[in-house]
Amino acid sequence: MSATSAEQRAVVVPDKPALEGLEAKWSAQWKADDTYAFDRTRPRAEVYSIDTPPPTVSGSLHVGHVFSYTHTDLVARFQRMQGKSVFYPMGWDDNGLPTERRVQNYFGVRCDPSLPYDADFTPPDKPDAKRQIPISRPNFIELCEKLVEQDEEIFEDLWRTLGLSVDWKQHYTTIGPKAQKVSQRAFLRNYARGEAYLQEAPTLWDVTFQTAVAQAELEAREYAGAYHRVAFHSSTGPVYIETTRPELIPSVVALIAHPDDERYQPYFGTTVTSPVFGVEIPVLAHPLAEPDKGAGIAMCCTFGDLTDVTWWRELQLPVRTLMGRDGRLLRETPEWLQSDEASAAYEDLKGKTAFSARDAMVTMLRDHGDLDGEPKPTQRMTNFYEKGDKPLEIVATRQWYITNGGRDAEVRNEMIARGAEIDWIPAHMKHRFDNWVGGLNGDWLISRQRFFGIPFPVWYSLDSEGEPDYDHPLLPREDELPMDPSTQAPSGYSEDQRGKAGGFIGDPDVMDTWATSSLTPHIAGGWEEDNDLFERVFPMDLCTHAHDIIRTWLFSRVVRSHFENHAAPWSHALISGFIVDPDRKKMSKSKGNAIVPHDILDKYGADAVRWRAAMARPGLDSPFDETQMKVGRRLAMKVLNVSRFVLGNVSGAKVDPALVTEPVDQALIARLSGVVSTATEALAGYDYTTALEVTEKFFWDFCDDYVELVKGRAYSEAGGAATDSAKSTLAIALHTTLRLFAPYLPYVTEEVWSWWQQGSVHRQPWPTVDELGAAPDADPALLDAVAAALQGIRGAKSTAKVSMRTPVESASITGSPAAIAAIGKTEADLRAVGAILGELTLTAGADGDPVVVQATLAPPEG
RNA sequence: GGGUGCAUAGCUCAGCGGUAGAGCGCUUCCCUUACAAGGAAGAUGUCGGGGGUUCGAUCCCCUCUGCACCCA
Repeated sequence: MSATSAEQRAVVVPDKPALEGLEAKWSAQWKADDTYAFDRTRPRAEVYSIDTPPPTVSGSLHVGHVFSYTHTDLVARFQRMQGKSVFYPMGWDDNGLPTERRVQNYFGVRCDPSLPYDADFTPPDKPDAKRQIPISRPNFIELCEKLVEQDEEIFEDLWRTLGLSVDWKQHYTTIGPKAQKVSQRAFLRNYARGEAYLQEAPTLWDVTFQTAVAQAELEAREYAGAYHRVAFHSSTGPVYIETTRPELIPSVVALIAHPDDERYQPYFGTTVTSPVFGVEIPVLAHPLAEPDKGAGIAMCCTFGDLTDVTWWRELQLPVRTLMGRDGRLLRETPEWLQSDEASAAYEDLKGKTAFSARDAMVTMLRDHGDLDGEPKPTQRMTNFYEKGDKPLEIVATRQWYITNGGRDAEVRNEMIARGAEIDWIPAHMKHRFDNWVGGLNGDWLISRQRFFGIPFPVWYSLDSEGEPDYDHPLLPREDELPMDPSTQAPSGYSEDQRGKAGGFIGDPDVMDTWATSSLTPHIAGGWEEDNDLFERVFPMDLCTHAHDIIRTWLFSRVVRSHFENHAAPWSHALISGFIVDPDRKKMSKSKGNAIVPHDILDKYGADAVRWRAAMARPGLDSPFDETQMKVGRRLAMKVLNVSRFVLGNVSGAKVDPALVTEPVDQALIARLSGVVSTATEALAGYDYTTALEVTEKFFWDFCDDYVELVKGRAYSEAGGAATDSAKSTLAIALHTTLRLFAPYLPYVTEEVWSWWQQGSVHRQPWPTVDELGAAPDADPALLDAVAAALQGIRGAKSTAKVSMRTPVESASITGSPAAIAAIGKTEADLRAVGAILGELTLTAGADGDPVVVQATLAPPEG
C-alpha cells in the first residue's frame, strides 16, 4: 500500500515542537493501541521471531544492556515494517541465586529449609543484613516472588521508555509456571534419552553459597598464595615438593612426577610417608606433572585442584575427603588418620577454614623440621565462582548433569556443527563458540543446592534401611507438571511415607537458572503447550546479546535445541560488544564505573540514546562518551524542526512522485532512491549502522542544501507546476525519511507522523524504490553540482564575514560541463537562496574541473 | 601458552589496491521568520614499526610492537 493523500489527515503542527514528554506520550499510546502485537495467524514464512535475553531482574542494568537490547529492537522494527509478523517477547530472569541474595539483603532474612511454614510471617521493618532472620523455604520463596514482581515493573518501565517494540503479552519469567513446566518436561525428556544423569563426582564447590558451580560460571582470578617447600620421607631420605596448599597434606593420596623426569624415576613404584601424619602414599608417574614447575613433583590431594581430579580418575586413587561443604576441614578425624601421631596432629586442624588450617599446618611442619626454608609468596590463577569471593573447593557430591560434549568428542562435534548452522554477526564470534565447545572438560552441571529455583521433578524410593535408591529415580508424568517433589508425593506413595524407610524422599536440589534460560525459545514459543504457536516461531530468526554469554546462554540453548529439536535454535546470532568506560575498561557495578540508563535517558531522551546505540556496530566494544548523546539528540531535534517547516508550509502537498517534474527535485528523489536501497540492503544484513549513516547523510544534506534551495519555489504564491514539484518532493522526502528513521528514532518519527498521517509510522511499510516512481532515473550528481555552487556562494559570504542574507551583485561560476549544465537547470533556485540579484555567469570548462564561484557582494549597509 | 579482534585527524569511528573521509572537538563568522538545544566557512593526518607482492599498498601477505577480550 503506498501512502496517498487520502491517508493524510488535517496537518496539525505544534508551534514549538519539543522532545520532552514524547516517551511518556507515545509509549502509553503504543500500549493502548497494542502497536507491536504479534499476529499469530501468520505462517512461519511471514514471521520473524526473536529470542532476547531475559534480564536478571535482581541485578541492575547499565548502558551496555540498553545498547544491546536496542540493537535487537532496530532489527525487530525493520522486519515489522518489511511486513513480517514480529514475535518479540520479553522474559525476566528472576530465578536463582541473584534473587536469593537480594531477598536476603532487602528483607534481612535467610532460608532455613528445616523450619516449618509460618503463614503470619512479616519481614522486619528494619532489616539487618548481619543478623538475618531464619525463615522456612516456602516463606523465603514468597518473599522472592514478592520482590521480583516489584523489580519486574521497574524493568518493564525502563524498556518501554527506551521504546523496545516488545509484545508484552508474550512475556515470561524464569521462575513462573510456564518456565517450570518447560524446564521439568525438557529435563524428563533429557533423562529418558540418557542425556541427563545423576552422578557422584568431584565438583567445583562454592563454600560461601554452599552450592556446586558449573564450568561456565568459573572465573579465573589472580590470588595471592605462597609456595611451601615440604619434605616427604622415603627410605633414601626426604623428597621435597612445593605446594600452595599445605593444609591439604592430611588428604594427600600420592606424589606424582612426569614419567620422563629422571630425578624421580627411581621413586616410581615406591612409597613415601607424609610429613607430620606419617601416612604411606605411592609415588606415581603422570604426564600432567610439570617437571619445570616447583620441585617437579607434586602432591595429589582429593581434591586441591582440577589436575588432582584427573590424577584421581586416571590413576585410580582413593578419595580422602578433607574439606567440608562449609569450607572447613572435617570435624571428625578421618579414618586414614587414625594412627596416634596423625590423629593427634589432626586435632589442631579440625573444623578450621582453609586459611586458618594453613597457618596451623605450617607451624606443625616447622616444628617437625619438614618445612624447608620459608614460604615464598606467589600470585597464581585460581578458579572462583563468578559471583563469589572465595576460591572454589572441589568436593565429591551427587549432582545432575546434562551431556554437552564435555566428555564425548562425537557430541562435541555435533555441537560445533550446530554452531556452524548459525549465521554469526559478526562472523568471527563463531570462534568463541568453537573455542568454548572445544575446551569443555566435563558435562554440564545443572543442579544447585539452593532454594529459589525450579525443583527437579524427581523422587527417590527409600529401602528398608532408609537409604535412597539413586539408580532408579521416581518420575512424574508430563501431565503432572509443574510439580514440586518437596510437597508432592510420587505416584503409589502417600505423603506420610516421606523420609521413612520403605517410603521416599524428594530431590532437594533446584535447577540452575541457565538450565531454565537455555529453554527460552521453548518457554516463549509455547513448546508442547501451544504447538501451533511453536511451529510458527521455532527455530527462531534471531538471538541478540553481548559476547560475554556466548559460552553460557548461547551455548546452552544450542545444547537443548540440539537434543530436543535436532536444530539450531535460531538462524542468526547478532552479538553486541560492550560499552566500556572512557579508559576502555569493562563497565561493572562493582567497579563503580557503570552508567545508569535512567540518567542518560532522562537527560538526552530515548531517541538520542538509541541513536548512539545504533552507532555501535555488532561485536565492537564502544567507549561511553556523553558528548555522543548530544549528537543523537540534535538529530532528533532536527527531525522535529525540519518537519515542522516542511509541513507548516506544504500542507496539502501530495505524496505523489508523478508531480515531481523539476530536474533538481528529480535528482533529490533519485538520491533518496539510492539511500532506500542501500539502507534496506544493510538492514537486511543486520548492518543497522550503515543504514543509519546513509539515511542521516541524506537527511542533513536535505536540510542544509535542498530545503534551502527550494524554499523560494515551494512557497511561491504564484504556484504552478514548479511549485507543485518542490512541494511534492518535500512531502515525499519527509514521508520516506521518517520511515527510514523510524527504527532508530521511534519517538520523534511517530510524533511527526501524527502531525499529518494516520496510524503509527511503526506499522507502515518500509520504503521501497518502486514507490518513488520514475524519478530515480534522474542523475543524483546534479545535486552535488548545485551543492558545490551553493557552498561557493556561502563561502564567499563567510570569508567576507557577512550575513548569509547579504545580496550578491554578480557572480560567476565555472566548472565541468556537466556541473555547469546541472547548475543551469536550477539557476532560479540558486539565485533565490544565494540572494543573487545581478548577473550570474555560468562558464563550462573541462571535464573534471571543480566548481568555483566568484562573487561580488553588495557593500555592507551603512 | 592457545585463540579472536583492534591499531587511520586531539576524540569516536568509516574506508579496504589507484597516494585520505565523517561526526565530535577546535578556529572564524552569521540572530537567515524550521531550528542559537541553530547555521556557514575553515584548519587538522609520513593511515603503529619493518619487510614482501604489485606499475601502484592505508587496504593483500609476512613479521614485530602495543591494546582489548576469550580460553588454559
